[in-house]
Amino acid sequence: MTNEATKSARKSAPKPADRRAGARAPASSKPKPASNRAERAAERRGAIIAAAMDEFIARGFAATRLDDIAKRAGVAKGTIYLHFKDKESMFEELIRTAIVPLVTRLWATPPQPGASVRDMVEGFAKTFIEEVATTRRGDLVRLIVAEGPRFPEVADFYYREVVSRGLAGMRALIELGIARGEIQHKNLAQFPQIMVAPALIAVIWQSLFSRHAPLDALEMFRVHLDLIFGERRTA
Amino acid sequence: MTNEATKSARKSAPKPADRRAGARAPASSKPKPASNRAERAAERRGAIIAAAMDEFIARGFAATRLDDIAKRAGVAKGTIYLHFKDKESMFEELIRTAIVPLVTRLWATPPQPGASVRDMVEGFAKTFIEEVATTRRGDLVRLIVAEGPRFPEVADFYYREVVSRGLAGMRALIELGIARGEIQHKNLAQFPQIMVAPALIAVIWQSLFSRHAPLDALEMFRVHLDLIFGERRTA
DNA sequence: ATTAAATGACTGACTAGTCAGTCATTGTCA
DNA sequence: TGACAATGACTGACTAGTCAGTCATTTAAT
Repeated sequence: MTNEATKSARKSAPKPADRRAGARAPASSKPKPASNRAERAAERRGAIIAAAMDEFIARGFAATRLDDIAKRAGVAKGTIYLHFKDKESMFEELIRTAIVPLVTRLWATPPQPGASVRDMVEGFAKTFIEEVATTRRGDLVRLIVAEGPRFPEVADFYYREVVSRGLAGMRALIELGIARGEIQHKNLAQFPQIMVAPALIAVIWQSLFSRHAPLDALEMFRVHLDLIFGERRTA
Repeated sequence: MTNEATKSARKSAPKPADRRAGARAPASSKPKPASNRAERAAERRGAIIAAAMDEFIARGFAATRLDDIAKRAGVAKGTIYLHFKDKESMFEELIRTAIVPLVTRLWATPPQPGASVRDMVEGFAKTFIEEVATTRRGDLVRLIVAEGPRFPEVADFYYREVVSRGLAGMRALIELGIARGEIQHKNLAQFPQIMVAPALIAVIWQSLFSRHAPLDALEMFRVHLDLIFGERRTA
């Protein structure tokens, strides 16, 4: 076997010294030393999730190496397997745990009773563009689009938790707008996707083409809203 | 335990060799019409491209195996390397050669002089939805969205050849519509993306969610056009 | 016969997942 | 309180593959 040669060559300086106490004391960048065992474990789990997130977004599922995730998380590879069954279920769980706060954040818009439907939708879009489209969360959406077909469970989850609910909410808003006379196009309630379409365009544009041509996503969305609600007073 | 997606895919063993070649040879019941050297080579190259297309779409770049492409193309693995430098440049060239006819096909709309701008856009959308969104070409678009960030050259090419030209053409059409009085919203010319947005939504929906909820993309697009051009006479 | 095209067994670099061992923390008893 | 045992989180070398790319050999067109 060539293992012997490879083995020794692979890692020449393991530097076993600063494992536990060593790693804890000098790492004052962490606000929490956390000498409690369970706390530290949870902290590590969080570090793994964050690292995995970055790696998966940057490389996609198949091209991501667990060694890299471990390195980025500051953890040994074996530790990953204390928290996740395997690479695939780590990916799925990752998406799930990332989606929930994203959706929560998005639906946490203060439902001002006096506001017009247009203002509500615009506020929503503003939040989405600022908090999702122009941040790493947007890459998460792109990641789901990219890997969805190969991870039906992820696509299902995303449909149930985000798409289905989001469209239902948007439909309700559209119907409110129609009832109030703000929206003339009654057929729009059949396709809430139309309301959301420019937001998704913004996400994709951001990842792929913003280098070539920056896109003012919010202004684009406002023009889109003009189509639906009619021209603004203040242009 | 290995990756489930990879594994299940691995099972589907393509049968005898001339799967693709047979499909390519147009007007003959003969499996092997070409005895000319250059012709056969070109045929093989085409088979490799078609097979690679299918595999890359189904699995993404990193998870696709050259062995599978070779098997599907009815060719030995070494043959691939007679036509392409390596996996990566094969992918890039593949996208390039697939995009060109796709764009050509799309811009080959007969520019009827008497038609309204709305009819032109609608005809365009109809072609797009029938020929791209609901076919394998749509998956190609999704593939570019998925792999674009990891293949800047592909993203660049796509921007130059498709996005940039497409938006310019669409902008011209919008300006024509404004000049003719068909379109009231002058700001729309700033964001031709809005015009196209539902078409992209349709492509993504098709790949990810059509199992859960089918989407009548053409009707959606018509409703979208109602927003831009005003309500249709015949609802 | 000559030579380009095609083949597929082979190589070696790479990686998901394992597991025997380590050691900081926690629990227990005197 | 101090000593010692039990725990289990953590480690990383290791195994068992996988797969891109090569090349000596075979096939077949000219």
